[in-house]
Amino acid sequence: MALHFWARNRSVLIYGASLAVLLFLMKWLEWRFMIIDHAVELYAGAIAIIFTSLGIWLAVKLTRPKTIIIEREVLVKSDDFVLNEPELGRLGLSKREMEVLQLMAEGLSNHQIADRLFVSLNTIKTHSSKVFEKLDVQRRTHAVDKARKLSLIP
Amino acid sequence: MALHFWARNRSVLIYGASLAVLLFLMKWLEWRFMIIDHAVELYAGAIAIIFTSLGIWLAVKLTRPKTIIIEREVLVKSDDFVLNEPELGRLGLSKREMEVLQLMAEGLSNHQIADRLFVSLNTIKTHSSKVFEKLDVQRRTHAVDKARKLSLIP
DNA sequence: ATTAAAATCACCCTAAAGTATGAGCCAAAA
DNA sequence: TTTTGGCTCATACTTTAGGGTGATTTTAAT
Repeated sequence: MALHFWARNRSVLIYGASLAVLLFLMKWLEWRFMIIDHAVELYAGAIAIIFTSLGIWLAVKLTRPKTIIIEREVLVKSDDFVLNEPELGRLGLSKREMEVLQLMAEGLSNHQIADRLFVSLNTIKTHSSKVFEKLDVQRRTHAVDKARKLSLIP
Repeated sequence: MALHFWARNRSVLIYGASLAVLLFLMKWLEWRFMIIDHAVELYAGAIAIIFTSLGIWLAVKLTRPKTIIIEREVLVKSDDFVLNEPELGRLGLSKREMEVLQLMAEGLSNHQIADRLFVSLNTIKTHSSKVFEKLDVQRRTHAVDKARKLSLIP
């Protein structure tokens, strides 16, 4: 219990002790003062130095280190294809959008995809636009490349 | 130049200025000392407080922020890629055409490829047309897919 | 030196892709 | 029941891609 208290408030306690020591020093210097008249500058200087150090020490001990967080992406290789589901969830690509993306990756035109999925060309355009939006790209080739790198498609 | 020096050593300069102010204060208190005899304790206490603060301030200003790098894993396809040279020879794709094909696979537009290779857009169009011809496709996405399947690109 | 392939660029035109916006339908969730 | 999200489709417009043709300049090989 006492040890715990010591551990938690060590910095403050040491600071207090230092203050006590200072008072002793002061009394001693008060006596010295009679002898060496201009010791007051030295006295003040010493106190300044000591307490500057103390302040620095306190700050270093008590302040949390300032941190700058830098996020860096690390590429991890995966041999055979496994869908990167967390990434898929993060991007929020729907089932249909994934279908379109896959057919895109096979080199089909929007028209061919429309025929394949029995929907209109406009529908495919809408889907692909959403895919580009979610993948943050503006071309199908870029979308395919990015999706591959994210293991969204084989 | 002078401004730069100020910016770089601001903390130290302010610290120096504070010391100068302290000396004035000291001289003033030296006079006060004659009147109020036991002001030395207050005097020392004030210096202690001021310089503790200064020390803390200095420490906060001068400590370098710690940088933490957080690494986020991103899955990427493994590249145990070996160029299918016989196929490349069979199709007769030139060096430049391969370059264009690779940049295409990275999702770049013709314009971007042109900029990258320091040639005109028309040149890239010519190259890509030849690539499509040789790969027997009519779209870049199809060309990329086919080239990948033939191990011409990673 | 001549030839052939490669690389460069231009112009014109069409096709395909992409953007923006709005809207209707339907099923699952709140 | 209302809301939400996904899927569908349309219209209008802009941008990019692709096809065809022709021409000049390097570069490499014969």
